Amino acid sequence: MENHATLFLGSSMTPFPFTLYTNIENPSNQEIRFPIAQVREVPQKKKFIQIDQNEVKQSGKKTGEKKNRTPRFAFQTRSQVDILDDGYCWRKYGQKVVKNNKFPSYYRCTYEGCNVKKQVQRQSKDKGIVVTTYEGMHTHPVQKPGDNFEQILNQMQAYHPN
DNA sequence: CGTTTTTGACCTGCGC
DNA sequence: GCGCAGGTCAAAAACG
Repeated sequence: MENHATLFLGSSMTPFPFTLYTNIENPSNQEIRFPIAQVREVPQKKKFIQIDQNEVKQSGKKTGEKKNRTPRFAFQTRSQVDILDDGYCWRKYGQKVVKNNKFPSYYRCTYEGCNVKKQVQRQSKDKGIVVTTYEGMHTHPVQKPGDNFEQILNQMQAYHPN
């Protein structure tokens, strides 16, 4: 597992092997707004997908400007549980039914001041594929031991300070 | 009793 | 300008 963080960090600097889009099942409809910048496959069975929203539309009209710049990290896990337990406590705050996709669940970190959001999407095409999208970064220690996932998140912060 | 999960409604943004 | 979709927030209910 430690290799995951190392691989991810190392691969982040190197040119990505290939490019993919999150909405694989949507060829000619509502396309995703943020393309995946880098995709890295781990020898294990997990895929680390880094998303960079450099394709944001120029709206220039919004109450807040957070949506314009929020680090996102998508995890595509195969043959795993829907909810990836990274050691943090997540509270579900919403679930919306989407036509193209299935039922995206929205989670938020329960830690005060830590407004990290997590979005879990289930691929209807591949039931074993779960796409977890992290938004924001944790600024507090994990609440559950026995997981070095913190390391990965930490690396992410280091890579994406803002 | 407290916390978390669930469902619904409302609001914002984008597209047509 | 209107409509559609997505996202977020809020309130209530269920479970621990």
